[in-house]
Amino acid sequence: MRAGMAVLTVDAAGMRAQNSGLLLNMIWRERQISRAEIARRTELSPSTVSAIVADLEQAGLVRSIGAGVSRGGRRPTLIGFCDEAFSLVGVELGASHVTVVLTDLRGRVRTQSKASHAVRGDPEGSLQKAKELIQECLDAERVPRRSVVGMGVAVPSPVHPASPGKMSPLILPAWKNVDVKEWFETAFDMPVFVDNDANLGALSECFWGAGSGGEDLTYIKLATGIGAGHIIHGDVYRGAGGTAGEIGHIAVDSNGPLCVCGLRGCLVTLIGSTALTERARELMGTRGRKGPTVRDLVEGARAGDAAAKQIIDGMGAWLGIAVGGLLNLLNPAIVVLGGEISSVGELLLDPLRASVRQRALSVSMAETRIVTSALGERAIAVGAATLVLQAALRDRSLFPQQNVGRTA
Amino acid sequence: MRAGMAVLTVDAAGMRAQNSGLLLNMIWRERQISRAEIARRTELSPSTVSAIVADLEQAGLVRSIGAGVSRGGRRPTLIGFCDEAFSLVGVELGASHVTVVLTDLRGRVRTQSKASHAVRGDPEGSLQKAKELIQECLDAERVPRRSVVGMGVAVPSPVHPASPGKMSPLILPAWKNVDVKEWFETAFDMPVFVDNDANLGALSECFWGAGSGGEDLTYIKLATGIGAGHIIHGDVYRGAGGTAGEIGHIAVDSNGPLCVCGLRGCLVTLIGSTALTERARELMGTRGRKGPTVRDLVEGARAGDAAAKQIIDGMGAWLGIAVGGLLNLLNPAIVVLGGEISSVGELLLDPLRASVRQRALSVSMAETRIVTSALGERAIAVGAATLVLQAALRDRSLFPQQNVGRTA
DNA sequence: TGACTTTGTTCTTACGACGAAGAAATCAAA
DNA sequence: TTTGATTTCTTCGTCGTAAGAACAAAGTCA
Repeated sequence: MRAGMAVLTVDAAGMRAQNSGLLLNMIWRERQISRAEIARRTELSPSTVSAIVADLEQAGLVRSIGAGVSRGGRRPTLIGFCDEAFSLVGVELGASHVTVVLTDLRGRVRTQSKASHAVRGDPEGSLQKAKELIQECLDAERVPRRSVVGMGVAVPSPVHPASPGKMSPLILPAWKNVDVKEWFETAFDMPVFVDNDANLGALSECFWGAGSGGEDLTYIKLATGIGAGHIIHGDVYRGAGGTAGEIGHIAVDSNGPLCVCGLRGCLVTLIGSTALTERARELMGTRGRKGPTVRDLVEGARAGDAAAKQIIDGMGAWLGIAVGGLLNLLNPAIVVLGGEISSVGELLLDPLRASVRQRALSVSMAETRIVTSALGERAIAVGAATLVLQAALRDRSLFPQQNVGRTA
Repeated sequence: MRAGMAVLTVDAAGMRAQNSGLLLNMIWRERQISRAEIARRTELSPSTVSAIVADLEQAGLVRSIGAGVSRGGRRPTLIGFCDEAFSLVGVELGASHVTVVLTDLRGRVRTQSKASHAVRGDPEGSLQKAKELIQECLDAERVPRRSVVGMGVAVPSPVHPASPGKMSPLILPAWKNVDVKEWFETAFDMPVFVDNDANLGALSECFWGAGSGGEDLTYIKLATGIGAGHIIHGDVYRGAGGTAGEIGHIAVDSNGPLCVCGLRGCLVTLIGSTALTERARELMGTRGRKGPTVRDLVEGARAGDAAAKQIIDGMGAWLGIAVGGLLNLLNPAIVVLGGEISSVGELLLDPLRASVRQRALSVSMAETRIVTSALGERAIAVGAATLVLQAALRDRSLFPQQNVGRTA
């Protein structure tokens, strides 16, 4: 057993790296803070703080942003993070679409582009499409390559920690021989990070959404598939084989319909988008030729349509079984529901909470907030970009060197 | 969101602390290793390694243990960890007994003592009993107080990270006003660490049992109560409110019997010791006045008793529902079953695995080993001691100073 | 106005890791 | 046995980083 040796050895340079990384994170988090305040909080000496801040300023990562309020003496110089200094690329390969965002270092989307594409069956086409969209985004903002930190890619498959670019051959057989990480690294010559879509939704929520400020959260993506992502101690938790959070195939109804995975009564067969729209067609009738969509369901429920509400209620009840187990097993601080259907908000949360209450210890429930996402449909693509940000905030050297001293 | 600032600032002294901690861990793990080999693996310079090893030797933590085999030149001096230099106290407060062990730094039990006691309802008496047993152990080995690193205490209740000495008032109401950590610290004047019993079982398995070598594992304690403990990245994971792993009250049968917790069909009402022995009485008849015990059940099953096997089969089936959910949610590398009943081994594992297979994705199953514990009934008390070891291996200063240079 | 605070910089000092050089121990081949 | 190469480990001087003291600058408050 390794008794906590994640830490590597340190020499003088490593010492500086560690301290400057710490300062960079603090400045990023606080948005504005004085050298004196940094010194107080970190217990670093004022001289050291000054030296490191000068370093970071030189690298174009932080800058002075005027004077703060006096505490009875000279007014402090506030230091702020250069949110705009670099860009991040986020790519979402969904089941039926490709979304690309270009964000700054504060998760704000500068440009986005999206296209429908049958991703599951067509790896080469999907990747090519993604490449076009990315180039489009980069061109639109005239972003020079050297100001891009890297690229995050969300994929609709578990990702094994040992081979971060490969999909699961069981879930996406057509992608068997493709290495997404390598492909994009070759295509764009920048660091590429790949992870599962629900994991990146969770990261997104942890940085920019309901979980910001915390370190432990579970995100549940409600869409064609049902998947969850865990953030534990501020990090995506992937499990031994990368399949942590694959809750779509938890069997919640032993008499339920047969699933493609071979089991019976899987969550996804009961509350996946397909099941929901199918049920909506039964209860709400067809709308035009194609039958009701998830959007119709959301709008119906909001408008007070009884059938729609009934479907959402049922969904909450089923989902509650899985969430109840989740609370007892993991006791996360926050559970965030994402995916289009989650926009019904309380209409889903109410029956869900009721169902959970029947299945989870009151102790676990008391510590857990269950909420819906407020980040919208770009959440996962932004989460992909965030994966790059997280890596760079930990390892400053990922930020490209700005040869000229100009800050952006 | 905190982007990985668990690390504190470093100065020259901190640099030394970090590197020497790393070396201490490496020596502990490897059991014997030369300075040269350490330098190669850590990429520290030979001179630094020598200096640090001298430090550790001075502190009585490591020592030379002869020469190793030559690699074509001077033979290396092997350095080994002083397993016997210090002692650890481990206390298990069970539902109906108190167990105390005194171990060395390799998890070997030097002395143990155990007493039956109704812990749930009698805090003061239990603590007093524990104190006597601890004193007994210390006296038996003539262990001087200064060679004891600290004390770990396992309690049959979730422990909230914010108040590590307090029990959950919902589960152990009689212990409402007791702070276990404070009580023992006052009684023995040494560092005290408190955690939930299943969490410590997990730690025990991670260090000394099925999980040794790995960093991610889930332990399930099958006894009067059913609880799980997770080790994630080598650390006990407690969740937001300390109730992670409280799987006893996962509702697996909506038509099941009513549980004290107010829910219906909780795991504990179906496979807790009470339920098992009750069912054994029905199927196997009474043995003497008191009816069959868990031990009878184990022996019966091993001897081929059909009724006993049937009960174990049923247990595996129910447990599989929870474990299936666990695999999909967390995808641990190993699941270890502990508690007396787990000694039936394959007789329980077979039906369990079959049940899990019906509920978990084959992907998750493929990466997870499900096994029974081999550590025996002292596992949890030893885990409590291990909690102290883990802390000390991370923070060398927890090892008491040995004023005189004598190594043990 | 003047005493006191707070901020931030400069310069010296201390500490720990590194690297070169060397001593000791061993192997291998002549 | 001798000689040279190799490996291990220590010694000593150098360098980089953080700490600390002293100081200058910019405020506050009475």
